[in-house]
Amino acid sequence: MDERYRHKEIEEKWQKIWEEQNLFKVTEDPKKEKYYLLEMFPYPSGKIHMGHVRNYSIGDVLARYKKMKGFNVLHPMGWDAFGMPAENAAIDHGVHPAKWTYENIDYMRNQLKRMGFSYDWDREFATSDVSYYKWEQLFFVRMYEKGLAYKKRSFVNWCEICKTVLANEQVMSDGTCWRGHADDPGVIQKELDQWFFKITAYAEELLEWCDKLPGWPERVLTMQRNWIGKSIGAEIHFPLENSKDIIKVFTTRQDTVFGATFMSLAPEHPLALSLSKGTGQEQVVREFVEKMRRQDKAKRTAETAEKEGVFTGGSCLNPMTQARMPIFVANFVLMEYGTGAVMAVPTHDQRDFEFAKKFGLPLIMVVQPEDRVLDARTTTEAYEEEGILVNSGQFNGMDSVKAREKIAQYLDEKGLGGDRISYRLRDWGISRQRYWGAPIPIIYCDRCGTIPVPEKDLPVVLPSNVEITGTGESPLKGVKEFVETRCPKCGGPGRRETDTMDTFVESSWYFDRFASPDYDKGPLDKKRVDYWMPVDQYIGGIEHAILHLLYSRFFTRILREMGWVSVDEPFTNLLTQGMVCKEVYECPKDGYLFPDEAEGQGETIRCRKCGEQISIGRLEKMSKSKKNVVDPEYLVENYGADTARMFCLFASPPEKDLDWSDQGVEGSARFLNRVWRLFYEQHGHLQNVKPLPFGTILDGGRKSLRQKVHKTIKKVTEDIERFHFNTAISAVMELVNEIYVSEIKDNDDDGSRRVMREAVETVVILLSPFAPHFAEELWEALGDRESVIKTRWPDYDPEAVLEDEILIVVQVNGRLRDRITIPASYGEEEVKMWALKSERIRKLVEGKEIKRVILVPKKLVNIVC
RNA sequence: GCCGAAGUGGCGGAAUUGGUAGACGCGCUAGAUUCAGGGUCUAGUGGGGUCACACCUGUAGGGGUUCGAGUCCCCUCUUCGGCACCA
Repeated sequence: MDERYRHKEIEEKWQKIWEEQNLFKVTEDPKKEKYYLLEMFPYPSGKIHMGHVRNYSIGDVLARYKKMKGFNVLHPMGWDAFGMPAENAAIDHGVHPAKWTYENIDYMRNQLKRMGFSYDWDREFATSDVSYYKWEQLFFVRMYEKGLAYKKRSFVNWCEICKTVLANEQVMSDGTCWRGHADDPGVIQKELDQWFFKITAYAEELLEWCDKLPGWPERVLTMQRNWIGKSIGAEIHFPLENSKDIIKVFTTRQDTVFGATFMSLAPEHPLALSLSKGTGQEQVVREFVEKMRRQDKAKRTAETAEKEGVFTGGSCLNPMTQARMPIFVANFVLMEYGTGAVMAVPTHDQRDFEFAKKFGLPLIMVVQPEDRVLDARTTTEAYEEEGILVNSGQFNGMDSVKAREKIAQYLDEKGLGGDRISYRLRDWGISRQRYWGAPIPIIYCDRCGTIPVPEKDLPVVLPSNVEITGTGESPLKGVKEFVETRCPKCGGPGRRETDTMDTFVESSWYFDRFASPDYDKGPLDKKRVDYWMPVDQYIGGIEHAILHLLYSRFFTRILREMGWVSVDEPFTNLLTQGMVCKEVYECPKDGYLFPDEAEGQGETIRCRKCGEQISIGRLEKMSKSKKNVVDPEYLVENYGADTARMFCLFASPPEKDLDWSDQGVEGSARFLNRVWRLFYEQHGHLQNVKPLPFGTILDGGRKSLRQKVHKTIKKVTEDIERFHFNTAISAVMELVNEIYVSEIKDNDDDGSRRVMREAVETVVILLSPFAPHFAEELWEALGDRESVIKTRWPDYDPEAVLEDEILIVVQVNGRLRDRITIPASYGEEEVKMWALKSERIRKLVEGKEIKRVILVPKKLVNIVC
C-alpha cells in the first residue's frame, strides 16, 4: 500500500478493472428483485457540468447501495442528442450537427467514465440514432391513425432567436423562451400549420394520477395540477341578434348568468370580424385585431395590462332574460381557453366590472351577500363571493352554489348548454422548423391529401446533405431528394413534411427503450420492459417539473394504449435535486468577471481590468454567462472523482441548492486522506483478521468501538434510504474520528485486532457508494480479492448497539439542570429516585412540593414543582 | 393577488415521532510534532457572564398550547419557487 493517496492512479486502475469485469452489466433475472434507477440523461452540449456531477453522484450512491443490498439494479445512461445547439454550432462554426453531436458524446462519455459511475454502458444510445428515432416515427404514424396526432392551422408561439415554434409549456410566464436567451425579445404569435399531440385527451387521467404518486414531491404535483388547470362550470349558448347562429361560452359562474349584460370575444375569435361587417365598426375592429396580433401575448394578458376593447357592432341575447347584450372584442380574452368568448357579468367579475365602467355598460346585481345589501348603482367593485340569488327569475333566493347546479341542469333541459369541464392544458404542438430532429413521417399528395408514411417504409432517415442557414424555414425544405417523393397511396408525386419533432418527444420514452435498447423487431421488447418498468427512482432537476415529466406521463399512456408497456405511470419515485450555485463577481463597468479577473481580499476586491471596486457574494446558479462555473474536469484532475463526489453529497441534502465552496472541497479531500493514513498505519496488522461474530460479549475500549461501528452501520443505512447523504457521510466521519482516538487502536491481542478490523472494514464498505475507487483500493489493501461492490451491505448487530449505561437529562420545570449516567436496566422508579438524589437537583427542589415527575424512558426526567 | 417551500452560530448544515439545540464539515484559537512554510495530530469554539463554576440568554419577530416547542396552533415580516385577466 502506498503511503500517499494517489487518486489519479487509483481511479484509472479501478475504472479499467470494472470495465474488464463488466461489473455493471445487468440482465433480467426473475429470481432477484429489480430496481430501476434512472437519472435524467444529458444533452451532449460538449462537456459535463457540476449539475451533472451532482445529479449522477446522487444516483450512483443509490445504484451501488441497492446492488450491495442484493437488488438487480438497472442503471443506464444515454444521450438526449437532438436539439438546437447542434444547429447553432453548424451555423457558427460550419461543423455538421451530427459530427458535433457525436464528438461531444464521445468526449462526455469519457468524462462520465472518469467519474466512476456504475452504468451499464452496453445499453447506451443516442436519441439521434436512426435505430432509436425510427420507432418514434412508428408511434407518430399509429397516433395519427388514432387521431392522437393531428395537424391544425393556428397561432403558435414563435421564438425569434430559436427561429422555431415553442409548445405552451416552453414559454415562460414572462413571455420569454424557456431556453433563456440574453435580451430575449419575447415569444410572438405566428399563424402556421402545425402538428399536435392530443395530450388533452388525457387531461383528466393525468390529473387524477397526481393523487396516486406518493413518491413524488408535492410541489411538482402541485405544478402539474396547476398546469392542467381543471375548472368545473357550464357551457351557455347565446343566440345572436338577427341571426340563427349562437355564441358558446364557458363559465364557472353560471349562477350569475342573469347578470350578463354584454359579451367579450378574443381578438382571434372568428366572429370578431364577421360580426362587424356592415355595421360601420368593421374598420375599428380590424385595426384592433391586427394590433393585438402584433403584441406580445404575455404583455397583453398580464394582469396589470390596461383593459382594452372595441364594440363589434353586433349583439346577442341573454338566453335567460332575453336582454340585448352588445358584443365586444377584448384584449384579455384568450382564444385557447374555453370557447374564446366570455359572458360578461360586471357585478360579479372584476375584469368585466372595469370594462363595463369604461364603456358605460349596465350592471345588474344577481348575487347578494348574506350580511349586507349591495347596490349596482353604487358599488365600486365586483362581488365575486358566494351569496343568495336575486333578479334571477325562478332561481331567486337560491344559494349560489346550489344555483350553479340547478342552472346547468336547466340549460341542459332547454338545449342551451349544460355542465362542462374545462382544462387550461392545451394540446402539445410538436412541429419544429428545424433540421436536427426526428423527421415527421408524413407525405402530402395533391390528390390524396395528407398520408402517413407506411410502416414498411420507415424510417424516414434524416438526410445529411443539408445547408443550415437559420432562416426560420426548416432546412429540410432545401433538400430536393428528401422532399420529393412518391405518394404511398396513388404513386403520384408527393412532398415530405419538412418539420421535425420537438426533442421532448425523444425524452418521453427513452426510459422504456433502456429496458431493451438492442431490440430491433419493434420499439420495445415487451417482456423485458415489463420486467424493468416502472422506474423505481428517477432523479433530476426541478426545472423539468412540468415539461419533461408531464410529456413522459402522457407518452406512457399512449404506449400503454398501443400495448407496448403495461404501466400507467413511468416513475414511481422522483427526487428533484437542487441547483449548484456559486458567488458571482460583478464589476459595475465590465459586468460579470471570472474570479481571477478580480484582485484583493475582503472589502476591497477590485476589477483587474478597470480597478473599480466590485460586488461579490450573491449566489447564483452556475452558468457560463455569469462566469461562476467550476469545471468538473479541473476537480477530477486536482482532487479526483471521489473527492468531487464526496463534496457534492456532503455539502447539502439533495433537494436543496448546493453552494459551491472551494474550502469545502478541500475538506472532503482532507477526510479521504485522513482515512487513507489510518489504513496505511493499520492495514498490515489487520490483514486476514476476521471480525467477531454477532452477539460477542466485550468490555472497555473494544466494546465501545464495536458499539460505534454498529451504530454507524445502522445510521448510514437509514440515512441512505431517506436520501440524507450528508448525514450518512458525517456518521462515517464520526466513526473515523473515534477509531483515531480509540484506546485499542494499536493493541496486539486477538480481540482488539478483530474489533479494529471490523471497524476499518466497515468504514470502507459504508464509504464505497460515495467514493468507490478509494474504497476498492483500501478493500484490496485489507487483503480482499473481490470487488467491494460484490460484498453484501452489512447488517448491524442489535446486541452491539445496546448501551448498558445511559445518559438521562434531568429537568426542573422544563429547564435542563443536570445530567446523570445510570445503568440502562433501571426501572422507572429507580430512574426517578436517582434523578432526585442528584446534588444539584436536591438544592433546586429543596423546600418545594413536587407536583409531578415526568419520565421519558432512556431520555429524561422532568420534575415539576 | 393565489398556492407552495423555507428562515437555526462567522459559513455549509444536524436535530425520523414535541424531550440535551448547534452532530459533521469549513473557518477561527491554542498546544504538540528536533516546529521555515505547509501538512499532520490533539483540544477548544452560539452570545453574555465567571479565575473557574453557577447562572442568564438564544432556532426571523410577536402571541398561544404543553411539565417541556427549532418541531404543534394563530398573527406578522423576509427570501425563494410556481401560477396569475383561465371566464
